[in-house]
Formats: sequence, C-alpha cells, structure tokens
Amino acid sequence: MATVEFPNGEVVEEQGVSGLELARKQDTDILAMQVDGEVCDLRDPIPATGKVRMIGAQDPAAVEVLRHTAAHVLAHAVQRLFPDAKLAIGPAIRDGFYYDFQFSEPPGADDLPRIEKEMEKIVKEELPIEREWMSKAEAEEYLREHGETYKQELLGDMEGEQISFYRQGDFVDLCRGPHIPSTGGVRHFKLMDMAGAYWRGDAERTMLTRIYGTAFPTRDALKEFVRRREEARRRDHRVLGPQLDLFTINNEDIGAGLVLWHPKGARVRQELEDFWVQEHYRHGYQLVRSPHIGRARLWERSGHLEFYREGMYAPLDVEGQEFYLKPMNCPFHIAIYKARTHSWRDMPLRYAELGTVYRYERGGVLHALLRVRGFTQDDAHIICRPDQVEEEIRSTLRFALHMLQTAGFSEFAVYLSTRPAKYVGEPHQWELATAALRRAVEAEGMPYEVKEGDGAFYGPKIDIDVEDSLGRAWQLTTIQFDFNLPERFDMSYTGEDGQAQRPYMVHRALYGAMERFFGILIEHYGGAFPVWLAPVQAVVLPVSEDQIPYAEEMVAQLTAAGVRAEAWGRAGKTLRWLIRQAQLQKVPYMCIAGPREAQERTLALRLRTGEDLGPQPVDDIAARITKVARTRGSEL
RNA sequence: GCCGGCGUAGCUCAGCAGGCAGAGCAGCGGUUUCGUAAACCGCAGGUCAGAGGUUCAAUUCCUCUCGCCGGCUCCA
Repeated sequence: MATVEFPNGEVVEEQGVSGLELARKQDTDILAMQVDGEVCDLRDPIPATGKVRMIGAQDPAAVEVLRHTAAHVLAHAVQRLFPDAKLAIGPAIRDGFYYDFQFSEPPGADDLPRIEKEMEKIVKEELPIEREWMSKAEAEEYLREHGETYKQELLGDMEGEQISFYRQGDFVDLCRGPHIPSTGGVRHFKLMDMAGAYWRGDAERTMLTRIYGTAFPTRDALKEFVRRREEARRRDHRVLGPQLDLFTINNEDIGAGLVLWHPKGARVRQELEDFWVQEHYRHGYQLVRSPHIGRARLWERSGHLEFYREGMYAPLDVEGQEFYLKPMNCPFHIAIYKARTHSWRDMPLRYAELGTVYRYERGGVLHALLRVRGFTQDDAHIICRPDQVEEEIRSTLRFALHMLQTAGFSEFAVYLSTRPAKYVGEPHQWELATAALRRAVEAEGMPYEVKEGDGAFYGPKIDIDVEDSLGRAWQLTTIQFDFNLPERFDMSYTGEDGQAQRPYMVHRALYGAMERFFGILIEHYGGAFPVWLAPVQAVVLPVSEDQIPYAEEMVAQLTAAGVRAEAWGRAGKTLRWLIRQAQLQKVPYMCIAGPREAQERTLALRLRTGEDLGPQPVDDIAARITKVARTRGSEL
C-alpha cells in the first residue's frame, strides 16, 4: 500500500485506484500528485508502494503543471480558430507560459481577445485530459498526417519507443506531461503578448509566432500578478525618466541607443560618480583617462578586430589612417602600463576609469537605458603578480559589495564561470585562476554558484547579480581574468630575480555601465532616490505669494549649508498644487513657508512619505538633510 | 538583423469606411492670496515621425526610411 498525503494533512493507505478517484473524495482542489518526488498525472494509478503527495491548487508545484496545461488550452483554441497553424513548443516559464506556432497568415495582437474567448470556451467544456501512448512509428505517422513538421522534428530527437501524447477533446499534442485532469481546471488565465521567436532559438531557422500568457490557481494570485505588472510599469524607468526630467533617449535626430542626460539625471550620476571616485582612491586605485578612438593597429594587436569586430563601428579615416571608436578601455590602460617599466615592488597596479565606450548593438536589442550603444563603464584593470591575485579578488569582492550596498541593494547572487569550449591560454593557467577565484569567494564567505563553461574566451570570471525591490535580478558586477591581453601586448615587470615576468590582469566593473545602472536604480527606487542621490533634496513652498521672498531667503540658507534646494513659489499656485508637484517629483523634503513660519523664522517640514513634522528652524532642517546625505542612508 | 505592434500639441490620449485636426494636463496672460497630492477664466500651441506613391482630395490607403515597444539572439 502506498501512503497518500492530502493537502489538508490527511494521510491514507491506498493502491490501485487512480489519484483522480481519491481526489474526488476530497473537497479541495487537487490538480496533480507527486509519486516518490516526481510530479505526475492525477489520472495515473496509485502505485502499490511508495509515498504519494496530492498537490492542491495552493501548492507551488501545481502552478507549473497548471500553466503547461494552459499552454495546451491555448494551442487547442488556436487550432480551432486557425486550423492550419502548426504547433512547435509550449512550455511553462517563470511568469506563465507560451506556445510557439507557425501560421500561414499570422494573427495580429487584436486576435488575442478572440483566442482568449475560445480558451474560455474550452475551459467551460471541462474536457478530460488523457494521456495516450503510441509507438514511435505510429507517432511519426500521426504527426505526418497532421502536418506537424515541428513536432516531427522533436520526435526525431526523442529516445525510447513509447511516445506520450495528450488528448483533450479533438486536440492531441505530443507532450511529456504531466497535466491537470481537465481543461476545467484552467480558470484564471490571461494572454499577454504576441512576439516572434525563432524555432529552437536559432536565427537561421524559421521565425515562429509566440503567444505569451499566464495562469494561476486562484483569482487572487492572478490579480496579484497583474498588480505587480502594473507596479513594474509605474516604476518603469522609461516612464519615470521623462516624468522626472532625468534623461531622454527616443530622439530621432540623436540616434538610437544614445542617451541624453538632463540636468537632474546628470546630477544623480554626478553624485554616484563622485562617490565612485572617492571610494576608488580610498581603495588604492589610480584614476586614468583615455581617448575615445584609437588606431586600427591598436585594435589589431588587442584582438578586438579579430574577435569583437561585429560589436565595433566602421573605422574613421583620419589623414589616411584608420581609427576605431573604442568598444573597451583595456588597450589604453595597457598602453599606460607599458609607458614605463615596472618592478615587482610596484604591484599591484589598479587603473580605474569611468570610460565611455561605443558598441554596435543590433537595432532590435536596444532597450532604453538598459541596452544602449554608447555607455560609460565603471571600468578598472588590476595588474598584479600571480601571488597577489587571490587577495586582489577578495578585496575587489568586498569593494563591490560595499558599492552595491551603498547604492541600496541588499540581496546578491554570486556566480563563478569556468572555461568555455573556445578559449585562449593554457588549461593549467585556467585551473590556477579558477581555483584562485573560488578560494577568494569562499574566503569571503559568499555563497556562490558555478556556471560551467560560461567564462569569457580569455579567462574565468565572477559575476554578482543584485535583486531589486521588485525581486528582479540584474547582473552588475563582473570580475574577469584575462590571459589574452598580457600576452598580446607582451606586458611584463621585472621580478625579484631580475627576470622579466608576465603580470596577471583582471578586468572589473562594479556597477557595469552607468547608463544601465541608473536605469536599474530608477526602477529600484521607483524614482524616489535616497537623499544623497536625489537631484533636488528640498523644496521650499510658500503658502501664498507674500512668502516668496522668505522662501527664497530660506533656500539661500539651505544652499549655503550644502543642501540641493529650490524655491517653488509662483503666482497663482496653491500650496496643494505645489505639494502635489513635489510629491510627483519625489522630492524628499518639502518645507512649507507660511505667514506663521515667516514670523517665527521656521519652516514646516513635510516628508515625501506624507509625514508632517511641523515647524522647525532652517538650521535644524539643513543639519538633518546634510547628515542623511552624508551617511548615504535610505531614511529621511 | 528577424517576427509582431506602435508613432497625432511639451506630456497622456481622442479622431480617420479618405473631405477645414480635438481634449485634459503642462506653457503664456489675467482673476484669486490661498496651510499639506490638481483654484477659476482666457490665449497660444500641429509639415498628424520623414520621404515617395494611389486619389479630385491622404493624418486616414500602399511602399520605403527613421524612431519606439514586446520578443528571438547576444550581452554591460
């Protein structure tokens, strides 16, 4: 007898009967079951022995099965409406599911509601979903008859003789399962988008039409999902950027993927960069600067023209010589290194630069600030002796966390990427370097994950992802070994023994790219920057026109104390209006100047949280703001 | 680059089976002098992304270009 556990905690001993029959005796919504850890159909029989766990709608394991079934319902609906649509694949994904189709005439986005309606019908029909087995030959025959060329290709890659199909009504799909027992279980779903996707992700192959949707076990979960999407939309840096007058990017005259930083955005960036510069000096870095273009021979020597050409812009002709816009800063930093000889005593050298680079990105991949063509890397190259590299990596990891934490992130994921199939350098070098990276991460006590074969061709690397306030992960920090450039540029230093030695080189970027980091910060904070980054820290709002001179006087005092303050008084604008504007601009401090305050030489302090702290002397307000800014805290 | 969608005033969006281009907010002028998220009245604001085509007539239909969005691919 197998032990069967129900979601409500009840445990029974059963065998032979199907899970579905057992589930029907219970009131709860049971969608699937887990037999000895493996999720399977409720229609399967309960085995003679083992542990069975009934999966209720509330169970996280149910969601994936449910969404997979939702994908089938989608495909079913599409085949009813577009009989010639060919099926490709339709899996559950993180936020929902999709199904790829090939249409002879692709539907438009207006067709989504139609498809959704048809799906609702299929759900109402409560069609039983049943598994069928065919031999490989039968399956081949069946798919050929139905013109399912993509499924045929999938079948060709399958092992085993018995092939699993699922049937719901007149719809049959090659599928590994598992599924919920009836289409009636897919109650709370929503189609979201339609997009192109290559068959098997290969740009050389057919472009299919992908329909995205999501499904949840409960109405509330679906509502919560929609709410989160709306929240993400509200925080979207593409919306907040223009609203808060931070930047613009959609300017046809300037060009795609090129960012204009408006005064307020530039102010945020300047604060970030000032902090960055200060911390780099404090951590033993030397700042350098390098030009935006370099001669072709530089990029030939570095290997960029060989390995990175498709990411570079066409050369410029300068007096008959070819120059290239820089896609990376490294060759210049190496040139600085090579401008003189170095002793083993000089090491390590840490050259840092906020270096602006230009990379050709295909039009379709550009994405506001997150993916641009011209951007500033917070770049640095550490050149050191082999015996120093582990400590350098350790201190870089600590430094990275310090920089990310100060910017407001607290959740991190660390990844160690090892040697890829295509690589330069010697395998034993790779092993030494990878081991050094591993020891460094472990010595810092950071949990990490290994990504086998995910390193750059020139060396292994460590990446750090942060999680933002909406739970999304962003890769920011990267620390990369480079076996390639020291060789190519014949970098050396004189060792203790008087012999020329090859230094180790590590590239690292902490924030990644300032543009991208800024975009992430805007979304992380929903535009409400902490005080040290806020482009305007305080506004003084006169209750009526009479207090405008007083407001201006107070702003002068705040400014003198080092606060970024503005007086917003204007004829005809009420306090309510001014406060609304300040709230919309997410200004952290609003200082109200009315007749009472002018009389008492105070300002009534309101925080952007809505909290009213009442009248206070301007010196106290200035002290409060400068203190919060200095400590770079998140409080107000 | 590829598939699909989109581009109307500074912003958000109406309009268009082809017939003089509209609203709200912002701006400007005036009235109001106001106490914690939108006072009132008026004025101005447009090569309907750009170029070409079809038509008596194009913002509307067609083609191309540019830009944006959702994906695929790649990555910071």
